[in-house]
Amino acid sequence: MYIPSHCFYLVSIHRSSLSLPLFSFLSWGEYLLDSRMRGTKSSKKHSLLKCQYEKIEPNNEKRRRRQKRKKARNEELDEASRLQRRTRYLLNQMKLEQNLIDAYSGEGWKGQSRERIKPENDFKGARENQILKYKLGIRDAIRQWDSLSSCRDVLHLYELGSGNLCKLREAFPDNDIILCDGTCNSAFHQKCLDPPLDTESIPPGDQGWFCRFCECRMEILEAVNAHLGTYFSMNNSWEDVFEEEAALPEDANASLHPDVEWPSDDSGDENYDPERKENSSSISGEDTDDHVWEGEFSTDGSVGSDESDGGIEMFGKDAPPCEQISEDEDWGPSKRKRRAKESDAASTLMTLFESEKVNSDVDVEEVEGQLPPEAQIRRSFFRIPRIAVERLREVFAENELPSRDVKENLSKELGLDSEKVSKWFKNARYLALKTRKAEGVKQVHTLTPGLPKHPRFENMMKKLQILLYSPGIAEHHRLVSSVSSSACYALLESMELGDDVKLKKCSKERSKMRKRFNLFAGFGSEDAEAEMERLCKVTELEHRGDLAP
DNA sequence: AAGCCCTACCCTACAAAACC
DNA sequence: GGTTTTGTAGGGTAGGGCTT
Repeated sequence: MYIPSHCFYLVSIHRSSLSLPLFSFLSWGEYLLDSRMRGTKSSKKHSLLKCQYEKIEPNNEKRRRRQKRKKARNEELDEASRLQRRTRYLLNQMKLEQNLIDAYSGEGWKGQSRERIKPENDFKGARENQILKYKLGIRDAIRQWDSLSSCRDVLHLYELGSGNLCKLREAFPDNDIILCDGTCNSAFHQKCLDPPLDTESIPPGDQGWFCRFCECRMEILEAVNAHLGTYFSMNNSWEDVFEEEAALPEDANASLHPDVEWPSDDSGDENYDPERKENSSSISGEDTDDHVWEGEFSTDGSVGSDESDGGIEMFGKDAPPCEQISEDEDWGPSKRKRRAKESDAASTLMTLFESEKVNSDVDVEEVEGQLPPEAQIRRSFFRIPRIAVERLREVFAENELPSRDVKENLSKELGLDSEKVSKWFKNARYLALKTRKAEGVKQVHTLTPGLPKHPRFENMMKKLQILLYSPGIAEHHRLVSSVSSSACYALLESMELGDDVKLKKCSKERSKMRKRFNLFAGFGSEDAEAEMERLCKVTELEHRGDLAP
């Protein structure tokens, strides 16, 4: 029996529409309980319990593995490089905080709905507090540098006056001692350096050569000076760095973020990859099974790190107290929510800034002052412009699951964030699916008349009916109607074995089929369609006889 | 094999728009 | 003006594909 392969395509691409909802695998009661638990306060408790009983083990396992890898990676880096990276990271973070403050305090956010995103003092205070924290972090990095540089054997060097003469001096004829012009008061054998220092690379008169440590320290200070307009020099000890900030009263540092988070490996900064040990001076806890403490801010201004895996995700510790509602809400998911809202505020600022020009006719400045503080921190709302939505719909009608390139092009074309475009498609797919399901059920009883009354056949037609309401296949309507009954049986057999929604697979199949068909026929899509129709009709005629009693 | 990325599917929150 | 609907977004779980 011949069944045209395109028939499989016709059904398989919309297999998704026929699937049972996920909860069909749960009992109804479980599902109800589960869905009711979600999104409520009690649901958070529920998730907490759930995690305790179900999730903790695998998560910890994962976390441990991740930590292992990171640790292994970190061990390859020397202390100086790590301190340098940490400082770079801290500077970057400071820049971000400063940008946020600048963005919020700018005059640009006074358009439509803008009163909602006007920063309250708490926000600014929190950001400034973060900056203070980073400054202290830099101070601590330099402190660590100082303490490390006093640890001579780390670098396999020949220290003047120490009596620890390196044996390599005899081993290599061209192995002079070179003095570092930095503050470490150290001397090195050329061959002891890594990489070994060639004689040609030594500056004339041995002046201006710095060991790796001093070079790093210099770079750190230069970066800080360049960024903050400070004048720290190599002669400054760590106590001189951000002396004023460190001298602030304890409560000034602790008032807003008593347990403020420390940037972690997962913080998104590739330059930063902190090593737990480097904070040993301020470490408050050490490698336990589940988490590695990098230390915290200590009262003397030393800085440590947060939970290893959780920098950002560390529960309930990154938000100022004013945001911390309850212990429950600080745990896990809600934490994530809050963080996301924070970042969302920032991204929305950009969007609103762009729409500012358009919406500048509304003056709400006078209203701002009258609004209660809680109203001012309400989530800002962005609407995709109507024209953009129309364009998105057009693309959606052609392809529900556009490729990344298509989405990026769209985002450029429409001036929208690519995430917004993705989100729009995500929602559109979900809504379309819901609509299709609803409509499919409605249409079940008004199907094509004159078809055999066979339970299996009726089932198939129900499914086909759903297919007909799927966007993007309207052009296949007539093809579907002409598919032979027996072919449909076969199609549905294959379909029922399938998964719920595999649009991705389906679209792949679709493109494969298109290619195959075009290759086979060697003509355009219209011709291909006509050929498909012809084949369907032929098959239908062939198999009508099969079904007849 | 594990990790990462992306997606589906679902629920929910919230603000704007539409409706009564 | 109050209520309902719509649109955008956050977030959770699960699974597949690809890379390392």
